[in-house]
Amino acid sequence: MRLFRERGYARTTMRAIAQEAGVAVGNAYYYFGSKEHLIQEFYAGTQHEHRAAAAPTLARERDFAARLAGVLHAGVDVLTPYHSFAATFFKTAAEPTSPLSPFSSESSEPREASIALFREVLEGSTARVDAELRPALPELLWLAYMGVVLYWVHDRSPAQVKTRQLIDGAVPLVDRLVGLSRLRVLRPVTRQVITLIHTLRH
Amino acid sequence: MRLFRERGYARTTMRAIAQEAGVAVGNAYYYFGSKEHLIQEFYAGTQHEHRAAAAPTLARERDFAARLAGVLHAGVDVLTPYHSFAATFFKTAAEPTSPLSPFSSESSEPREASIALFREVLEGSTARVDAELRPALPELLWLAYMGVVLYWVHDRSPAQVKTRQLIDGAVPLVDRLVGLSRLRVLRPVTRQVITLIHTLRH
DNA sequence: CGCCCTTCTTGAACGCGTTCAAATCGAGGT
DNA sequence: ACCTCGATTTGAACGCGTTCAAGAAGGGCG
Repeated sequence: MRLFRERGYARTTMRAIAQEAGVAVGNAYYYFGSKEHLIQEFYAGTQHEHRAAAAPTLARERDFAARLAGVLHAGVDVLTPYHSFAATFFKTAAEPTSPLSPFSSESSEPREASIALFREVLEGSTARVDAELRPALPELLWLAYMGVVLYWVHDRSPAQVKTRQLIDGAVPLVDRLVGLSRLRVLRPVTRQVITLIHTLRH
Repeated sequence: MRLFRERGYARTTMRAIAQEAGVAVGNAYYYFGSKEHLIQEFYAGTQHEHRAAAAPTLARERDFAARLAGVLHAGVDVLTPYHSFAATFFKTAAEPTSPLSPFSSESSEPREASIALFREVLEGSTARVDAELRPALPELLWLAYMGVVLYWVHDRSPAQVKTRQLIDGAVPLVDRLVGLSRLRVLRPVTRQVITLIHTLRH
């Protein structure tokens, strides 16, 4: 039954999944509460793969921008084989009540894991960040990643090359903004961003 | 049949809609290509309402922040009666191939209309904006609005008061960023943002 | 008037995700 | 060997969005 999951991903219906596994439809539901749980497993899998795929870059690079780019590109690398799958996945995740929604309480563990990855980007880097912003930055980076994924899902260019370009364009911008966050002129902005993050949280 | 649409909104199934209107299910499909088209009509309706609800503020205020806050709050005002409906709507809109997706080519007209509203926020205001950023700013403001709507959909606080707080927190931040955009130190940032917007577009 | 065409209406049926009562299987105990 | 219990399996059925062949009604033309 372990193989049940891997084989199912290429299919889109529970009936096809059940048929592929040589069982009845009801049996598929016995092992997985729903199709959504199947997708959830898939999601958790890609999270782990993302961390693994990002590890070489994180071990090698100290520069914040390089680390961030590495992690973002790794994320897209991991997701790419499933692009044809993405629309379905995204639609499911978009349900505000879905445990798959990036913003749901059920997703807090995967979300925290993802945010932790971005925390690692930051902590292993030489970036100098405003002291107040620093704890909030991983979450902001995660939100940026969510934006990238959103774009990726909609990206119809060959091999989602546009998403790659977006990353390559966004990383230097984020890098620069992070660098500027300690600037005296921008301290009120930094403060406001932090306040906003707190609003978002509670 | 004109009333068909209004009555249908409170229901969630085509069967209930058809029953409510005293016709057969197939007949509902005769008049509307799909449930999605029904939702599309609803969406177009809220767009018009948004513009109307924002008009007093736009007529009265010259201050950029006040105008922006007025438009954002008006948007939430218009959507509020439908919050119980929002999850369904949002899930439909999240389908990348859906004509309802804010990012789809089919939605270009409603999107342009919405962006035009934010352009009006800008043009009727006293804000001084970087000359290069100015043409791109309405779209950025629209994206911010999309973020607010995203938050609103997920907001379970009473009367979505959290979303109101988010707006009240975000507006001064946007205002300040817009004001800073002409700063010499930030010109590279401004340039990068504009480049990024172009990446997003093509 | 009859025929043809267009428009509108119907309801059974399709595939989807899901449910659940009934049946089967296997292990342990007497 | 039989019984009990828990685990596993089954497939019909449910509601959902949607489709579509067939039927009904109305209008125009010969």
